[in-house]
Amino acid sequence: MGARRPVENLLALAVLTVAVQRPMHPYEMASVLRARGKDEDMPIKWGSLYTVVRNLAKHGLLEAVESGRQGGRPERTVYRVTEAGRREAEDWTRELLSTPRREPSSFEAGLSVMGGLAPDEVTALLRQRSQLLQERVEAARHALDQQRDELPRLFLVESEYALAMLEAQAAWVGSLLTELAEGTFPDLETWRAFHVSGRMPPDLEALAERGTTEE
Amino acid sequence: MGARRPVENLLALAVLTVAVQRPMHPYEMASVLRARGKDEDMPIKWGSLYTVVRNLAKHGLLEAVESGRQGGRPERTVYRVTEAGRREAEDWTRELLSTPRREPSSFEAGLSVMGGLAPDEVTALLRQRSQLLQERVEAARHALDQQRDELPRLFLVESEYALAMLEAQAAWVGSLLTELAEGTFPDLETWRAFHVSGRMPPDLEALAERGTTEE
DNA sequence: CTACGTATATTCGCTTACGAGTAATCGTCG
DNA sequence: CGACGATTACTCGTAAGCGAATATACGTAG
Repeated sequence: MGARRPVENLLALAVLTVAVQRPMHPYEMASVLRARGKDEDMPIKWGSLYTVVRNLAKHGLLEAVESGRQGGRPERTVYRVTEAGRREAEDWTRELLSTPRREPSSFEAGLSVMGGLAPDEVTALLRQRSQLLQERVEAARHALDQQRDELPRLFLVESEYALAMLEAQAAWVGSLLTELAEGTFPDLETWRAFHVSGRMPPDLEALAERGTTEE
Repeated sequence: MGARRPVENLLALAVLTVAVQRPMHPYEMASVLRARGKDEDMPIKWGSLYTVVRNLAKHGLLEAVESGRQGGRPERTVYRVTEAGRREAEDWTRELLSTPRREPSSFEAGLSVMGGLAPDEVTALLRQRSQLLQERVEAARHALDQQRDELPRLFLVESEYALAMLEAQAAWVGSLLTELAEGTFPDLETWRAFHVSGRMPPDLEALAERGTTEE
């Protein structure tokens, strides 16, 4: 019962917000989402879609209004959003906007274990990342400019945000790279030695063992 | 068969990297991780830990070396990392560092559905977020400064990155907030009207319906 | 010395996630 | 007009995620 929301998956929020416009069957929801480009950030997983819709219905946030076959197509169930569903969507939106959540990225995970590789290799890898990031920034800027004259600003903020974060990341990687390339990053020698020998210097050994009482 | 890694969960990488230092039993891995503060970014889920370790063993990345009880404690299994496991950890690290992955945040999801709330409320919510972000930035800076004289830089990069991203986000939210407060954000009136009436103006209606062919 | 809180160490089983499979219809190109 | 690929629409089974329960030992305050 740790579920703060009856249905946790963010796909559920997307589903609710499209269903607010008019009743739909699941596949149609997916189509609308896809048409609005929401699937670029979050590709639609078919398995999850139906699970999520069923769970929303189970919790009374959606209700089935019509379940019939039309022209012999496979049976479809059309869902309408309930009052509770509308409230849930609004409340969820409020929470998402107002409260920052710590969401660890896989890059952070990478950084936290980069000590396992040699510093020169890390430098090379980060250079590659830096390259790819710059390309992405370019592409994102371009895409945004295209959309600016098709869509109102309101529908572009999330792309603008994504771009800003991409730029920030590119800048950060760039600056770390500079330190590594110029050799101003501290303890480079220790790091290199550690990686060659596979053993940490004694003072760091203690840190690595911290929190262990056994043996 | 969509699994690019035998065990997808990032916890598996953490497990491999601690097990490289010396053989351990699962609970001990968790303790070491906790002692190193890795659990702040990623709180350890007990259920997942044992699932992940078992899967790593199943795929030959870890192997059980000893399974006995000591002093009557519940039975423990000690795992050693295999050569394949070592390779997997290195290769995974390489990938994480070199290749940016699009990882949509929940804030992005919030932004993409903020049209469902009134602009004034959104402003208030973002103000709250901005406040909280600033506090977090402060706290993170402080924590980093503390750690700087205890830990070598190598073990702090991921915190530095997290801080940089936090700052970037704070800056972005701040600038959006300015636009909203000063009324320079476009279509504020349309947005407000839409929310009061619950109906989009006809030109946007078309967009919202795009991608639908039915009825 | 005993009762109780805390640390150790793991298992169990419910829920979710999601890929792959299925099956019908529609459009279209020859 | 018929074959075939794309689109529509969904189901099912496997695997993963994870909370909560379990069970023992240890420390310590009364």
